[in-house]
Amino acid sequence: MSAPLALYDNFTRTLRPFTPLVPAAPVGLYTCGPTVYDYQHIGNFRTFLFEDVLKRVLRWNGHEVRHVMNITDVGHLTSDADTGEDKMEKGARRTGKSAWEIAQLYTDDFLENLARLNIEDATILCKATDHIAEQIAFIQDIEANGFAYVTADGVYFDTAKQPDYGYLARLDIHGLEAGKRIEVGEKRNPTDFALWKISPVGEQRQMEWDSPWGRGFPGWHIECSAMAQRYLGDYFDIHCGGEDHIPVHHTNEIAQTQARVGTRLANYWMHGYFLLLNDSKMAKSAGEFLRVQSLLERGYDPLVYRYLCLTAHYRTQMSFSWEAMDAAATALDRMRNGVHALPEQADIAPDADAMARFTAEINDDLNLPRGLAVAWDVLRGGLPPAVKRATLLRFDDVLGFRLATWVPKVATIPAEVQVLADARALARKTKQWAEADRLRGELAIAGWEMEDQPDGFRLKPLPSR
RNA sequence: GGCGGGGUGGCAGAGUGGUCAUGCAGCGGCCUGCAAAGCCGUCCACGCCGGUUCGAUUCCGACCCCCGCCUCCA
Repeated sequence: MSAPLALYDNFTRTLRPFTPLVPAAPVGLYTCGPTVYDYQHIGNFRTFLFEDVLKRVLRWNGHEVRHVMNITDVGHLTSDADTGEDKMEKGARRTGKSAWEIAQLYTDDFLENLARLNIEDATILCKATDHIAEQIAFIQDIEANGFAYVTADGVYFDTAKQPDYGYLARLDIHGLEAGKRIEVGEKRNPTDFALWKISPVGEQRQMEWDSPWGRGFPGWHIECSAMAQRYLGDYFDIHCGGEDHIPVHHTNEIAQTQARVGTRLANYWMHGYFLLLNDSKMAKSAGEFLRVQSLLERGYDPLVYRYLCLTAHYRTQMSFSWEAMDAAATALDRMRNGVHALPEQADIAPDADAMARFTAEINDDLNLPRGLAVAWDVLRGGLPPAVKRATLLRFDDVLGFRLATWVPKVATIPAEVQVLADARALARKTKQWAEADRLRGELAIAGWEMEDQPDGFRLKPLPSR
């Protein structure tokens, strides 16, 4: 009908009309999942929310999506750098659990929070530890093609063999501050990276496997190349991740796949940008570590955070603040109440013009801020109420606010509050305004607010914040 | 130091060469016994200096400031 879908591809740094590589097949989508050595913070979830919206927009445009997400559940277990700290082992020590149990714990927590944010499950969720054989095979191919070399502690990727290395990030290899990731004499080039790490002699890791190069564990980047290839093939439609993945992780994924089969792995490379807290990124190491749980503890519905994220474009960094959360909470509440108040009517179609406008916005590289603006326009505009409802529920396929099933919270009303409310209703009926106002004050002290309505009243708890 | 991204009204955050972003907050009105909720209306803006242009927040150049990456990182 209208505006075709266009997506910004970071590989070419251009906005490109989206066409699936194989027209009849589902769109292949790979998104980098969490490393399960710790809880995910809400900055992490901003990226997962972006990817969820991408999926929904693809489907809005009639594409099926085959979505693969990895769980990085193998980390190295002994510190190999002076400043290195093994989070997995630390977590294990703290809780008295094994690395495997830690991985399970944080994976479960991650999945629970995806559900809370109404982020749809991936078609395939795959763990790195379940695909060691694929990773070894992948490394063997890289080695056979002459892009790898072996050192005392592992197998490394030789980035000098690839003239295009770093293209995704537009890396200026010579300008990089060399030496930071290297242990002297081990790597040939600063940008070289480990494909396989050999366990140090005499050390027993909780997670290690046999390989042609010795007992050890896979490098940080090979799992994504290997699993993406396994489930989506050598060249698929879209690969996503956080912006931080551009210079290293995705750059190396591309290098690996390039070395193995000559493709750049994905046709589109898309990245979610950071959530900022106090003008700097939310990091696991520094500053406030806010989890979805933290939002719940403050009394927010997690979908408020979803709403907040949709008010900013995925490709710009967004400032987080409680003030912004409050604004989003109020807005979402009004939208939900508004939709809830609209009459439901069977077989009524969404408004065609509104649909076209909404489509035009979200198809313009997922411009959800503008899409939301269209939703507000529909809600507050002049369309027939039942049409508004049908239209907004359709929009919700992308927005994901669960508008169709939302109902106002029915608070349990304490008996004494009910008594006060009834007394005030009576006072109003008999026009004893002073008494009515006094009782309203009493209710407020008890933490309740009375909304007078034409046919009665409604009690609702005052916000506690 | 190298590379990259930004500076928009009280807050968050879109976007555009000349006409509205949107949401929250504020203000005014309607409604209400008075409120609340809802609805309607509305003020406040584009870092700084030049240039191009009939006209620039939007294009070009310089400057100032901020952020990210180069180290695990969404």
